[in-house]
Amino acid sequence: MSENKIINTVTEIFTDFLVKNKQRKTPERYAILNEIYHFEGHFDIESMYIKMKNKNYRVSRATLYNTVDLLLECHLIRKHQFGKAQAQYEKSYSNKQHDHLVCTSCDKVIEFCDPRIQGIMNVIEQAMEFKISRHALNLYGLCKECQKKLN
Amino acid sequence: MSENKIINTVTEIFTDFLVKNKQRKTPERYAILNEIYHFEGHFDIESMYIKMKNKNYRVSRATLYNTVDLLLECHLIRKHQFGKAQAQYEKSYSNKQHDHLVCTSCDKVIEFCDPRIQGIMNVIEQAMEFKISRHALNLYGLCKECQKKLN
DNA sequence: ATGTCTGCAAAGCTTTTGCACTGAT
DNA sequence: ATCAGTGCAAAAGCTTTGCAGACAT
Repeated sequence: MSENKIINTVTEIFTDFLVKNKQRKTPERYAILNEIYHFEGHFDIESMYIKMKNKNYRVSRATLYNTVDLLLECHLIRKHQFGKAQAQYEKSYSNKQHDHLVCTSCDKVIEFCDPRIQGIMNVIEQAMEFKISRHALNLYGLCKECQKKLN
Repeated sequence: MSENKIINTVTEIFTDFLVKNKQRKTPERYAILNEIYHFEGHFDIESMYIKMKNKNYRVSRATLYNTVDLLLECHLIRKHQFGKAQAQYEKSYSNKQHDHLVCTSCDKVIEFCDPRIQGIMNVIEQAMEFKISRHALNLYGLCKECQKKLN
C-alpha cells in the first residue's frame, strides 16, 4: 500500500473513532497523526514535540500526550517500554505485529517476527484462563555492531 | 531450598560481588537484600521504601535505587517495566526464568513458563546476529476475575 | 452559543544528584 | 585516617493537570 493510501485510510479510521467517541476533530489531532505516519521507526513524545515545533506546528506536549492516548485507543499506534521510563511509540496500521531486539549498549531497536509466539499465546490463554489482547516480547542484548565494538 | 538457606546463599553471592567490585559491605545493603528475599512477588522502589520505613529501618530512596542497581548487576534481582513508568523488581535467585501475564484492568501480574520461548530466542539469535542476554515476554489482557467483573 | 480541546505553565511522580556527615576499610 | 556510602533535600526528567482562551460543533 502506498504511503498516501495508508495516510488516507488511517485518517478515516481516526475520524470514525472520534465521531463514535464524540470527540472533536481538531487540526492538532490530525497534524499529529499525519506526522506519526510520515515517520519511520520508533519515537518518543519529546522527540515528536521537538520535531513538530521545528516544523512550526503549534502543538503542546499536553496535546501530544492526549492525542497519543486516543491513537492508542483506536489501535493506530502501539506503545512500548524497552526497559526505561520513557515510552516509545510506533505506527501500527499496515505494519504487522512484530517483536523487538533491544541493544543494551546503543539502544537500537530491531524488529523481528516469529509466528511461534502466537502458538505460545494460544496455549497460555487456554491454560491460564486469561484473555490476552496484546503481547510484547523484547529480547535484550548486543547488536552485531556493538559486539564488534566491544571486542 | 529453604528460605533461610536461600538467604544465606544470596548473602554470600552479594558479598562476593561487593568484594570483587571493591564496594563496601554496608548494613543498609544487606538489610535491603534481606527485605527483598523475605518478600514474595513484585515490588517497586516506593513500596519497598515505605515498608522499610515502617519497620524503622533507616534507609533513603537514594540508597534503595543504588542497592537495587548493584543487585541487578549481580543478577540477584530482575527488573520489569509492565507498560508503565514505574519499574517493578523481583528476586531472581532460586526462582526460574519466567514470563508474565499482566492484567490491564487490575494490574495483577501472573507468572508463567513456556520452554518454547528459548527456542525462539535461539533461532533469532542466529538469524539476526544478535547476542541475547535476557528477554521479557509480557502478555497483556484480562485476568479471570476481571473477565467476570466486566461482564 | 456551548462546552470541549488547546497551549502554556505549574504540579506530580519516579528517579538521580549534590552535599555534608557517617562509618567500613 | 581515608573516602565511599549514606540520608536528606533539592533537582531532573517524563507525564499529567489547571486554567483561560480558542474553536469545533
